[in-house]
Amino acid sequence: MKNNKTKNLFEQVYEVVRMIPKGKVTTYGAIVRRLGTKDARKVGFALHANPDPDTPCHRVVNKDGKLADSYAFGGWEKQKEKLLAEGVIFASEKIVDLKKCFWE
DNA sequence: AAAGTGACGCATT
DNA sequence: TAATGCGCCACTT
Repeated sequence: MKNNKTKNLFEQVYEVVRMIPKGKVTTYGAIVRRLGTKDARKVGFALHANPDPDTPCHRVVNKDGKLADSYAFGGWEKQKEKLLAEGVIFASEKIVDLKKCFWE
């Protein structure tokens, strides 16, 4: 069937991100390893494109647990606010405490 | 069709 | 310790 277009990293990323439970966060690196790819860039790009509101892109941070400067829905400050509302602990202004909230 | 771009990660300098 | 280069894959122009 023609519809079976190869599942791009984009879709794979969305699937993983949607699995993230509330109150937890994950990293680009974790997603990259999970997908078995080497392209961390596309992961970030996928979330930036974020056409799906069901995709909690705010639960994804870089390997340091640091929030990206550009958040699709208004900036890292908004992202931080959402995470705090879900119970995610912050180790610093832009850094998430992965020791307690890292989702693997 | 080809080149440029991008929310990154890791190795090396 | 920080800064730079390379890899990698899909999207945009």
